[in-house]
Formats: sequence, structure tokens, C-alpha cells
Amino acid sequence: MWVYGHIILAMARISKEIQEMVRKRLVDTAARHFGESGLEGARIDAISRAAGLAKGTVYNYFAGKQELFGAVIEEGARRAVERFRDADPGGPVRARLLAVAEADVSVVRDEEDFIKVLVREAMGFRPDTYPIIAAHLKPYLGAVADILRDGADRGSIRSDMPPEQLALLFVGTLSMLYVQHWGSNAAWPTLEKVPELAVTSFLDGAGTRRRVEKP
Amino acid sequence: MWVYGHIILAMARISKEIQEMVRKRLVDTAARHFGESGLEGARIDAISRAAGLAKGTVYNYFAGKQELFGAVIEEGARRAVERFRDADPGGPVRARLLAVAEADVSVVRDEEDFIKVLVREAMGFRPDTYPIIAAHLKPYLGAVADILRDGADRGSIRSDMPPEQLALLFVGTLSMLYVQHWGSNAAWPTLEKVPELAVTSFLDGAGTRRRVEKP
Amino acid sequence: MWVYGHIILAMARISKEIQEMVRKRLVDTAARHFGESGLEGARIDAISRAAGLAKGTVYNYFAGKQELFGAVIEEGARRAVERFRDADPGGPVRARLLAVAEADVSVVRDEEDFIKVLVREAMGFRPDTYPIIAAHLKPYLGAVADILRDGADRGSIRSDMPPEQLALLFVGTLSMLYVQHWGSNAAWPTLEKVPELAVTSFLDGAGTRRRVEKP
Amino acid sequence: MWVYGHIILAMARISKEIQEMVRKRLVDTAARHFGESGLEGARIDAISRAAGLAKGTVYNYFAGKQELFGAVIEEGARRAVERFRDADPGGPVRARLLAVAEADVSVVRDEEDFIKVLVREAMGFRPDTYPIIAAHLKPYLGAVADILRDGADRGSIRSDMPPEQLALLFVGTLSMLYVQHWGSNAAWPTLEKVPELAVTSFLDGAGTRRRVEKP
DNA sequence: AATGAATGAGAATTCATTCAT
DNA sequence: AATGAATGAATTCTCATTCAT
Repeated sequence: MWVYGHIILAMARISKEIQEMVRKRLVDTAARHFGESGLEGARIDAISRAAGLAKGTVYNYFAGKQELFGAVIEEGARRAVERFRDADPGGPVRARLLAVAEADVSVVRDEEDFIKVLVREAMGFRPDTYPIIAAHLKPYLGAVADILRDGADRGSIRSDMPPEQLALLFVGTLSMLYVQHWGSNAAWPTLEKVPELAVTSFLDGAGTRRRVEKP
Repeated sequence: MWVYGHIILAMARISKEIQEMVRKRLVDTAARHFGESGLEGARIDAISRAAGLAKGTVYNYFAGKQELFGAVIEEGARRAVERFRDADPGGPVRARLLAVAEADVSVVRDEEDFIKVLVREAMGFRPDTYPIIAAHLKPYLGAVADILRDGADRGSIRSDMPPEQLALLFVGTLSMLYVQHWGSNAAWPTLEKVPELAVTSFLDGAGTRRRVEKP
Repeated sequence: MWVYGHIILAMARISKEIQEMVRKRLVDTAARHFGESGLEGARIDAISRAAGLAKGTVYNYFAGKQELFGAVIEEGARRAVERFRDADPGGPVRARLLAVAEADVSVVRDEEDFIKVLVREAMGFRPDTYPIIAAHLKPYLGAVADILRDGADRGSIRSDMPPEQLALLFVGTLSMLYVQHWGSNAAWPTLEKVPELAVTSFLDGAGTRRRVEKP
Repeated sequence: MWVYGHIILAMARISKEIQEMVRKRLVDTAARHFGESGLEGARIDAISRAAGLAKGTVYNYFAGKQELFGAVIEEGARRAVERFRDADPGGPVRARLLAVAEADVSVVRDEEDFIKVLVREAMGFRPDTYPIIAAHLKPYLGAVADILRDGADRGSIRSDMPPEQLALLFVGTLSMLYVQHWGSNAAWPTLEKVPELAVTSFLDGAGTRRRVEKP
């Protein structure tokens, strides 16, 4: 009886692991399809087949298309946040932002499908999905804001704007560069150049410091 | 015979004018619907009803949904480009960019639906629509690039990047701000602040010139 | 007053003539379209345009598509019957049938569109159109039956079948040959060969007279 | 594992059988509808309902209306050819043709819907469907031509025409009789009389052999 | 838990017909 | 009498979702 229970528990665990694997495979496959075709364009049937499953199986894991899409968003945000890396919490802001941008670009490289979905959805500002993304990216934005607040405290970042808004500008600049990368078929900017470009644009701007001379 | 021809001509002219009005009404209504729901989400039936017409009438003016959408893109780009205003071709770059941004924001105010469609589509980087938008915005980007080239020649704009790429950054910054405006339900940034914010971000960045001091 | 009435009468006559011309043009054009595309396939719009008229004008002449189609059937039957020619009412049946067949083929040559509509509709045995065609072809069939009755009386045509049924066989054979002509893209039989072929098949059959030898 | 595989295999086989049944039911129902209303007249919705299925199910079996129609044509030709029966390959041509005609009429009796579709389509000489039917009926025509060639060799069939063309005449005569049968609401000829009528008309013609006497 | 055939609401599109000008 | 824009019923086809096996 005791041993028997043991076996059942083990089976349950294995079963749970398999379930987790299947779920992951579904989310990964869905990310690829949503990334390429968008929410409406992607086909549940195509996703399930590509995941090596039958159509109906999707509905054993997700309540519907929307939920699967939501899972992709969530997973994408999780992976992006997970990779977030603040170089040297005590160091110069520029270096820390560069580390953040480089980590972010590395996510784009490894999980392009997920990030495409994320960016597209974020830039699509739909009343129903935008808040979801915003919620998931909140910790990410918060961490960037922390860096910028730190910089403002230390005088290297303009302090006439809340760090939260500056963080939105920085993340927005990154996203905008991804859009131009994908939209130009990787012609410009290349992913390689994105981190430097983002940080320079954000910190230095395109002007040549005349403004500083004035006061 | 002459009188008769006169009447016919008059009739034809009126008819053509009415036709043009109906077409305009359709495109305007479609812009609203596409702007709110996207290409797939919008319903031909809803658009036609909202325009006070029967479903079939849409097809007397456009070959299909795609064509109607294309007409909206085209019209949106036309209106945006039309309003483009370069303050003082000989003046400082900052003022000229501000004039451009203010004109652009005024378009967003008056033609929000159109610009929403434009920005959403541009930010959606679809292989089939992106080039269309890019084509329509080319003159716009070219004009901005001209301003920036001028600034680079006069030393107020960094010259280590082609003005075309800088123009992409400027227009991208503007778009990104619109996205955050719409996404936050106008919480931040407000449209009023967008021009100043765009120009400052683009020209000056968020850093405080330490970089300049160092070397 | 008297003169005035004269003019009005003349105008009315002219107007009626113009009307008749327009109607004829419509029926001719419709025949071409129905002959090529069938009843459902043909488009009122295409027909009206091809006739140099606006869509709505068709409805000033015919109550609808069906009626226009009916008019084509009627006109086709009229032209076919009109051309009917019985060579020599007193002569041999073979010659008379040949004359009928040659006249019929001449109609096919000159009015191919009409005859295509007629044959297609006749071979389509639709409960709603078949009787119409049958009614219109009745005089034609009657005339052929007369020839055959004559032949039966004179012993050159088998008399164990009513001449009306034999007439149906003859006309059916002709139609069948037209179908094979059109279906084979005029490969076989050519229109030139049809009359001889129809008469020979109908009168002599493909056998070699063994049957006659027996009794 | 073996037992498991067994179950799976059994399930698959049953599923395939059911699928085949459903497909057959669809094709049969479609034949009835196409036979009565033609390709354009028939409604996918009506067909699916009549087959006891939902609209969408049709599209799980056929890519569209055209394909369903094609399947009907194909199946009809298959059934007609399948029943083809050559009485006594060494016997008299008349008996052999009679056997062919009787077998053909038996198909019309049992599969009237299919044959109606086939005949209507064949007699409609549409550029797009005629070749398909011709292709499917080729073996049929070839077998008839063989009988006639044999007859020509043995002197009982006129040899001044290729047996292939004679076969077209024979099959055309049969079709023509079907058309008149259907067109007259079975008044004349009755199906019962068709075989004898077809063979007599084809072999002997309606004349009384005077022609033979002359020379 | 997996399957995939069946479902049917929903969407785009067509086109005969109407009718104000 | 001619016009052709407007109409909307009708039709095909799609695809997310269900559910019996």
C-alpha cells in the first residue's frame, strides 16, 4: 500500500513532467506562428500540427486561442526579464544600460519569435492586450528606472523627468530599433549595432552639445 | 444640342463630386475602424453601415478589403506628408525639427484614425504592408533627412551617421511616443508634450553632457 | 393640328424603330454571352455594356434575366424555323431531309450563339426551360414529321414508328452532332459534314443491310 | 504495446471506413443535387444538410464546390464504365451493342442522378468540363469502338468511317435518347425501349433500304 | 490525455434588381 | 428612355471550438 502509493506518486510526477514538456512545446511553436502571422493570422491547426499534436490537444492545455496567445506573451516577458542583467550596480549608468541592452538583444537573438510577438503587440496598443504586456514588463521597466534614478542621483542623468518615464523612453527606443531591424529585413540597424545605438541615442542624442554651451 | 451637352456635363460633374464624397466618407470611416480594430478585426459590413451605406456599395468603390485598407494607408500618408512644415529652412535645426514635430502632432490630433492605422501598420513590420508604408513615407523621411544633413553640414548634428538613418530615428521616436500616448490612454505623454519631448530626446538625449566634459 | 399630329405619329414610329433596334441589339448580345457562359454564367452587366447600354436599360426592355434568356431562346427558335426549307415537297425524302439539315447548319453558321443556347438548353432538360424550347420547336418538328409521314406513306420510311418520334430522332441526331462538333473544338464532325452525316446516320444507319436480306 | 498498437490500428481502420462512408454519402447526395440543378444551381449548404452533415464538413472532404462536382463526375463515369458488358465477343454486333445499351440503361436506372450529371455536362460542351468527361469516358468509347471495328472486319458495319467516330455516334444516340426521356418526363422513349431503339436507329436507320435496291 | 471529424457562426464577396436623376 | 450607384439577399468558404472515441 505504501509502496504502491510511491509508484503512483512517481507516475504522477513523470506525467506532470511530460505535461510540462508538451505545454512548453506548444508555447514555443505558438510563438513562432504568432510572431510570423500575428494573432489573427496564426492558425490553431497549424500550430498544433507543427508541435506534433492534434488540434484538440491544444484545448487540453489552453482554454482557447487567446489564452495560448497570452501564454506566449507571458513566457516572452518572463524570458526577457529573466535575462535582464545589470552589469555593475555601482558603476557608470552608460555601462549598466549597455549591459541591459546587450542582454535584451541576446534575448532577441535566441527568442526572436517571442520578442516579435511582444513588440508587435506592444506597438499595436490594443486596449485588451496592451495592459497585459505592460503588467508583464513592469519589473523590467522598474529595473531600468532604478538604474536611471541612480544616475539622476549621481548627476549623469537629467533629473527633470521621472525615471519611470525615462525608462519608457529607453525601452521604447530599443523596441523602435527592433522594428526598424525587422522592417528593413535586417538591413539597418543590424542586431549587433542595436545596443550601442540605443544607448547613444538615448543618452547623448543626435545633437552636438551646443545646448551645454549656452548656460 | 449644346444645351443638352451642357446638362449632361453638369450631371456628370455632380455625379463625380458625389462619388468623390462617398469615397471620402468610406475611407474616413474605414480609417476609424481599421485604426481601432486593425485590418483583420475591422468588418466591411460595420464600415459600410457606419458610412451610411450598404455592404455592397463598398465594392463599387474598392475591389475588396485589402484595397480599402490600402486606400486608407495612402490617404493617411498623403495627409501626413501634406501637413509637413519646415519652419525656416535657414534657421536652427532644433526649431525646424520642432516645427516638423508640431505639424505632425497636429495631424495626429485631426486625423488620429489615419495615423493610428499608419503607425500600427508601420510598427507591425509585416512583409506585405511595410514596404507600402515605407514607400509612402519616403518623401517625409527625405525632408527630415534634408534638415539633418543641413545640421550636420553646419555642425549641430552628429555627422558620424547618415542623415537618412538619423531621420529614421527621429520619425521612429515620434511614432514611439504616439504609441505610448495611445497605449497609456493619453496618460503620458500627452499630445501637447510630444513635440518638445521628441526633439529633446532626439537631439539632447537623457544624459547630462558628462561625456563632453571628459575628453 | 393635323400636321402636328402627323409629326407626332412619325416621331412615334421612329421611336418605335429605335426601340426595336435596341431590343434586337440586346438579344443578339445576350445570345453571345448566354451561348458562351450559360444562363447563370452570363452577367447582365457584361451584356448591357457589350450592347453599348447601361445596366438599367436592360430592365426597360426585359423584366429580368430570365426574360432576356427567354427572348434569346425565342429569337433563336424563330431564326431556326424561319430558315427551314423543304427542298421539293414532292421529291425523295433523302433530298428533303438533306435540304432541312443544310438549312439548319446554315443557321448554326450564321447564328451560332443562338443555336448554342438552344441546344445547350435543350440538352440540359431543365423542367422549367425544356417545355419552352419544345414549344418553340414544335413547328419545326412538325414540318420534319410531315416529310417523314410522306416518306412512310410512300414506303421509303419505316412506318412502325410515329413520324413525330422519328422527327425527334432526326432533330436529336442533328443536335448531337452539333454537340460533338463544339465539344471537339470543331475537330469532328466539321459543320460541312454534318448534313450528310445526319441524313445518312438517320436513314441508313451504320449496319450493312444484312437485315434486308433475311426476309 | 502490441495490444495498444492493435487498438490504434483498429481505430484507424474503423475511422477510415467511416470516412469512406461519409464521403460516399456526400458524393451520392451531391450527384442528386447536381443532377437536378446543375453545377451553379446546386447549393453546398443544401447538399450538406441533405447528407445529414453541417456545411463545413463538406470542406473536410473536398476543397470546394468544383472538387465535389469533379468527384461526382468521376464516380459517375466509374460506375458507368464498371457496368459495361460486352455480351459475346465472338457473336453478332447487334447482340453485343444491345448488351452494351442494356447495361448502360441499367446504370441509368440505378444511378440516374450520376448519369444525369454526366449527360448534362457532356451535352453542355463547356471548355472546362468537357475534356474531363471525355477523358473518363475514353475506355467506354474504346470498348464500343472495338466492337464496331470487329463488325467492320466482318462486314456487318460500314467501313467507310473510323470505328471511333461510329462509337461516338452510338454513344451520342444513347445520350440523346436519355435526354428525350428525361425531357419528356419519361413519356417517350421509356427507358425500357431505349436499348432496342438505340441499336435499331444506329444500325438500321429509319429508311427502308431502297438505297440498297438502286444500284 | 490525445485525437481529429463535425460543427456552425461569421466573414467576404457577388450580382440581379431597383430607382432617383 | 437611359443611366449607373445603391442595395442586400444569397452564397461560398474559413476556422475556432467541441466532443465522442
